[in-house]
Amino acid sequence: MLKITLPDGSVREFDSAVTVLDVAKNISPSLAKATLAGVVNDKLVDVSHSISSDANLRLITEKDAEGLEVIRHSTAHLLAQAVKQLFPMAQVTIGPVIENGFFYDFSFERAFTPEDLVSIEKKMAQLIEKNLPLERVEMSREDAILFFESIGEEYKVEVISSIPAGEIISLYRQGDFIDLCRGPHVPSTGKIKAFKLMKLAGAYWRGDSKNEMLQRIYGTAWRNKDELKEYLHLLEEAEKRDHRKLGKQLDLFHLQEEAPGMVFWHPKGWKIWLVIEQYMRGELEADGYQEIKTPQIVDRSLWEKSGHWEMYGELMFATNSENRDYAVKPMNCPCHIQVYNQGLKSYRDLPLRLAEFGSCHRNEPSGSLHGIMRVRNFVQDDAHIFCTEEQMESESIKFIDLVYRVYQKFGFAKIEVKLSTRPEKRVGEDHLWDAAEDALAKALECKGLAFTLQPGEGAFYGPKIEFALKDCLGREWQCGTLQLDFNLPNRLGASYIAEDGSKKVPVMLHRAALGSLERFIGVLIEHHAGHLPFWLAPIQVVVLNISEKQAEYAAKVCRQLIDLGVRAEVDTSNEKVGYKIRQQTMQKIPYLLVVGDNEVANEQITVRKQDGSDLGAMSVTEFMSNCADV
RNA sequence: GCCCAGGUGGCUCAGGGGUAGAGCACUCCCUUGGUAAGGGAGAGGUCGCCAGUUCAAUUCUGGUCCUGGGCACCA
Repeated sequence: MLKITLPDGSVREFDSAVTVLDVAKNISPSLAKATLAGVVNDKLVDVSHSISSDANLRLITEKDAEGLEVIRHSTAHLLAQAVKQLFPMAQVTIGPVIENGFFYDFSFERAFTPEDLVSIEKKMAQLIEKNLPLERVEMSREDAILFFESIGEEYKVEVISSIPAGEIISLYRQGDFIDLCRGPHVPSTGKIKAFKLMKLAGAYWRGDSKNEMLQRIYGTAWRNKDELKEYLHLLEEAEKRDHRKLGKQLDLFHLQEEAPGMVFWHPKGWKIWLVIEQYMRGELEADGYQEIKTPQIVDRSLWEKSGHWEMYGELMFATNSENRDYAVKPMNCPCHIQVYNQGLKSYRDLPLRLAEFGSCHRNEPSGSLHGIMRVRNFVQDDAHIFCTEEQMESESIKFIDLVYRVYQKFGFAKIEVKLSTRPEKRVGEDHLWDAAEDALAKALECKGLAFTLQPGEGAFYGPKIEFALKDCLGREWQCGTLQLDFNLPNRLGASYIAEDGSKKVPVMLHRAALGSLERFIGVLIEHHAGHLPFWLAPIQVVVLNISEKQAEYAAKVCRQLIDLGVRAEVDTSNEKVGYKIRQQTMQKIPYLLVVGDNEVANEQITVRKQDGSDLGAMSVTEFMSNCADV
């Protein structure tokens, strides 16, 4: 007698071993039809999986998150099958599930074209029509290797070799196509209802740039056509918020060939920048920072001492003059240590917090540039805190508080926190790394923040916490960072006299809340879809006259607002008010103030909000107290 | 840096071996109009750059730069 316990606690009994599908059939035929996989004692398995002893079973349909994952995974296999049928010489490699879909990497003598994608998609649809069953086959490692060698799938042979000994090697067959795979999969290709191939891309085998480049086909797959449609619509909407598009539309900045990866800020974009900088100065001052400014170009010897020359020499912009080699600074910390090093420091001087809106240049690989999110010249709201070992945890906590306070002000609620630990290539002794990693983890725990661990991803001089924000397309951008550094101060000769009279090396915290201002503004634009909150909007109000008669009054109101500290403009152009409203609305101005004969007579303005709502007529004073959340 | 796709008036884009086209924006004129496009006229382009093929190249070929999508990188 075999007992299967279902999630609702009910128990079904069977005489002998049963498959997941058998159990589903036993419950109801419609459920059997809908079942895509099962979870037996917490392990996700195929519907064909045989259960031979008492077990807990949860049936997985498309309604479950696992169900959708299985669908996506099987769609990746379907893609591979279609590719092999159309291009038998192509070799399959790996095809995992990713957010919203899947990809599959192929090795093929010629490049796939967008037209190929169309025919692959058609072939996939045909294979769905055939409703081919997916069948699991288990093999010994030797047999599996022999099998894939016999069909010329070299990459699969390599994959098998990297599977740990003792793990079961399973293959999945659908029609004439067999792929190495852990599974599970949908019972048959007909279960795939809605998919679309999205894009072609290059990708290195095993993610290593030393390896050959494969061709990756990205696809998306959903439970049904409606969900697919919804997803595609979402992508379209996201594209409209693209900071590059809005940057142009709102006349904020531009980039051009002569300065790849370096931003030309236009008046309106720069106004946003200045407002942010001004706001940050206030926050820094409140937290006891002192602002400094250090040189753009510094002798090579400093970068050699700091270790940057060796680590990043090729990525630095170099120049020379009168037989001396210089580098344009790629970061501010070595310079900040130079400021710290002026004059003898006592423990009484610590913590010393030196801030700089420092402009840095890094010769990033051309392929990594991306709008203003990833550039070659950027300015960070950078600061370095010099402190004692005892102070580093409280300083870390203080900074984490600053980060969250600042992000909230800008309207960000969702923040991904990551802790990166020591990398292979690093400087400094292990016991220092232990202490540094420990201090950061403790600070995060103290703030009750959940974080993901990124082993080996730290900077060469110390571990770091990263604060990342998501852009409209779901891409994550690291903004804030907090790095603990026991090494650079030592290398660059920083010290202080401790309470006991001994000379000690201070701990240095590298920290930036916004990170690159370029990137932060890019994320900000996308996050708000260009509708910046009133305090950040480069132009906060535009005064519109209805006809020429009120032009003078409109100018007077505008002047009045400017005197009150509002960023106001006046539009007295010879156009109908509807036209002007359309123009200014598209420029995403927070408030439009319309003045006609009535307003002139009553010394008022009629207020229209960005969202189109009409707040009615009021005086400038009323507007200032009700609307202008300056 | 690597793979793929692009680069045509200020912007968005069409076109295609025989001296380049639309809409919007721009300038001028008419219109003075109450909440998302009033009407008319005009001006504006070495078709990214450099070579090659050709009687002829913006169009075909090659190179190069830049942009975009990925990969790799990100102190």
